[in-house]
Amino acid sequence: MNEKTTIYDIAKALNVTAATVSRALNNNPKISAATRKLVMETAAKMNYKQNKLALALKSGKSNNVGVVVPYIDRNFFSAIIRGIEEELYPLGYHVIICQTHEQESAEIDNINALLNAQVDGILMSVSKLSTQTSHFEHVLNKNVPLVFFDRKKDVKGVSTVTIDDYQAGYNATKHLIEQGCSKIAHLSGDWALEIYKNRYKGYKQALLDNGITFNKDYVIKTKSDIKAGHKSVEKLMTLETPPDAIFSSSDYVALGAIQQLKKMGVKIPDDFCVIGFSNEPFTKFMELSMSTVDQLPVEMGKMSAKVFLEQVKESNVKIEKKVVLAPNLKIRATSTKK
Amino acid sequence: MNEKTTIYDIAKALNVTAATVSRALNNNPKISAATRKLVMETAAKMNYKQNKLALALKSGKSNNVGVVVPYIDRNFFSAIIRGIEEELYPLGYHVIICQTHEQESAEIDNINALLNAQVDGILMSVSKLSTQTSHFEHVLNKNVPLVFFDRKKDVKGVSTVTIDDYQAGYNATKHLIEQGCSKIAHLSGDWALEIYKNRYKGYKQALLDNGITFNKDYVIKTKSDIKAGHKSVEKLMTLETPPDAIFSSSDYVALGAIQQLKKMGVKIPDDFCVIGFSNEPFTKFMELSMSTVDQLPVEMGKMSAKVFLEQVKESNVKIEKKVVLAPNLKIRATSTKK
DNA sequence: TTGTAGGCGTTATCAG
DNA sequence: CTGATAACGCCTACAA
Repeated sequence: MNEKTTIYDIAKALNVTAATVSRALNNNPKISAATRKLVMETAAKMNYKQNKLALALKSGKSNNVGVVVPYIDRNFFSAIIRGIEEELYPLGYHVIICQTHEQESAEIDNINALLNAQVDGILMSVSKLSTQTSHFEHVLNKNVPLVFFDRKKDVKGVSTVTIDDYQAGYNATKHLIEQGCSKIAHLSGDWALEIYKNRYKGYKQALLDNGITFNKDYVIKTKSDIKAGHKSVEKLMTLETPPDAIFSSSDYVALGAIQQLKKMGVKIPDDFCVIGFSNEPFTKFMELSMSTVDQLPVEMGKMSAKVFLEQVKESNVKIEKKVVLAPNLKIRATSTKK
Repeated sequence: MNEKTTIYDIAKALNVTAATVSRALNNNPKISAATRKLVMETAAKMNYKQNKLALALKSGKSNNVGVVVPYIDRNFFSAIIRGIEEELYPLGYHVIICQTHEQESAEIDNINALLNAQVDGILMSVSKLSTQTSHFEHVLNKNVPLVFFDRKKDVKGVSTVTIDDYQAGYNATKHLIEQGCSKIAHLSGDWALEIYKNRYKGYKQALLDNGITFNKDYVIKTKSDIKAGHKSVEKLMTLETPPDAIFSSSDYVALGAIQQLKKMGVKIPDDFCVIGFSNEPFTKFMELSMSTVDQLPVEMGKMSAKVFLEQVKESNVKIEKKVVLAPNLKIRATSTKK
């Protein structure tokens, strides 16, 4: 009971060979119903459990996938992981998680460790501070499927699952315009990440399409925290003509902005509208529920898993799939004028 | 470059044997400095990476630990996982995550799958619906370290890391009393989970210690969602003498309670105080920031990892360690009278 | 239908 | 110091 029983133990107990036991256990057709039954029964009796490690070594498939994210306790990422896990677990895969803390060095380290662990694939969101792409190409060279979700880099052969950030920026901005706002500021992130650049582009195009001239002073690139929101609003409100709305690329920055605006006595949403990004859980529970863009992270995770599965199924073909999900604008109190 | 290179490839290239290569790579003392250097260099040149799978099969140690939680995208759990990962990754361990969705069947399934995958340990929070303990004993029988964090069952040989829920309940209640509340209700969870029972006990004792008679009608066992908060308040406020405060075992229930109280026109915190449990991120950002009990999940995760590490270090001895962390009462607006 | 033998990539034990 | 060999647990041609 205590010791691990192997197919050899079963074989010995039944006076057959391990090969026979293996065949019986795997429903191999070339075996008599009688011995199969016998093997099954004694296997159960001896509490046999297949050693996946041995199987993995033999087959070259570990049935593990690696998931690399900046921080696992950021709701957006944990929801994605949830989606991945729920899609992959029923097929016998396990999910190994790694965190980069937004450091490229950790990202490289993680990838190498996962490769050494012989994962069957790597699903990841690239770190904000990543500039190189050689570690990604390294993965591909080992014929390990690589899927980027949300944050991606342009690497040939890598499939990606993203939301349409351009469209999200466009829709959010258009909505603000429809609410009567005309001086719309945009709080963005580092443009080294495509997501931020695309949200910005959508923002800009929505302005142009609605006859609003683009004002460079209304665009601020910041970090993604509450304090950044405070500072940005301080800066914006000292402009000659301050804005009357903010589309922020981050819920946290938007939160900070709202706090600062309140402090300054600005009335939201009547005099000023705000939209954030990510649909962080807290946005729903704020004094004024915050409008935001839902990125459907669980769906994104499931989709990433599916793309990975296609990849392994057609391992002979090189697939490079680009899935773009539609964003979901959540219109709430901070952008709803009466 | 494309194919995986093994120690045999290196051996062949150097006209030595694989054993020699292995020794060189592992800094085995029985090897000449010259050959070691040579091996190291060509290994680097051929882009050799150790196959951890083979090593795992050989050594019986996979360097993977399994973490089982109800849902990975619940902030409390993802923060714990973050702590575990950060503690274990530097030591070469990988974290495999599984979700139970609060189902016992899934829990059993997860554990078996992890065992088959030859994990070196399992860290978990038991599902709300778990009643059996045989699957836990099964883990111990295989000599795989098992650590419970937060939610535990009484199983001999299992180490646990929890916060002092009794103390947390006591402190929260005492704080409410100090705020002038005397008719304090308690919204609890299923007492099959010790955490809820202990919070209740602390609540009760604090009442007694402060000369407040315990009122059975003030205690309601509910699910842990917002709707449960609505319903509980509805019920409580129809009592002959309704309460003037709530200590809730869940932030979500507390949120629902607050929403319902507002709807009924009850003034918080002046006429009614509320304290939740878990320090969910949203509590800080509510209209009135919510008082709550912080369980220090990242610390809890790190501690769980440390307990696991002790366990593997002393694999010959059976350790059963019970770590109890101090809770951290976060006093915010919903329980601060002027 | 079943047995034999070899191999997945490493490391450990013995010799030499 | 280095080489040969066996072993970890499983699967799969090939042979019987």
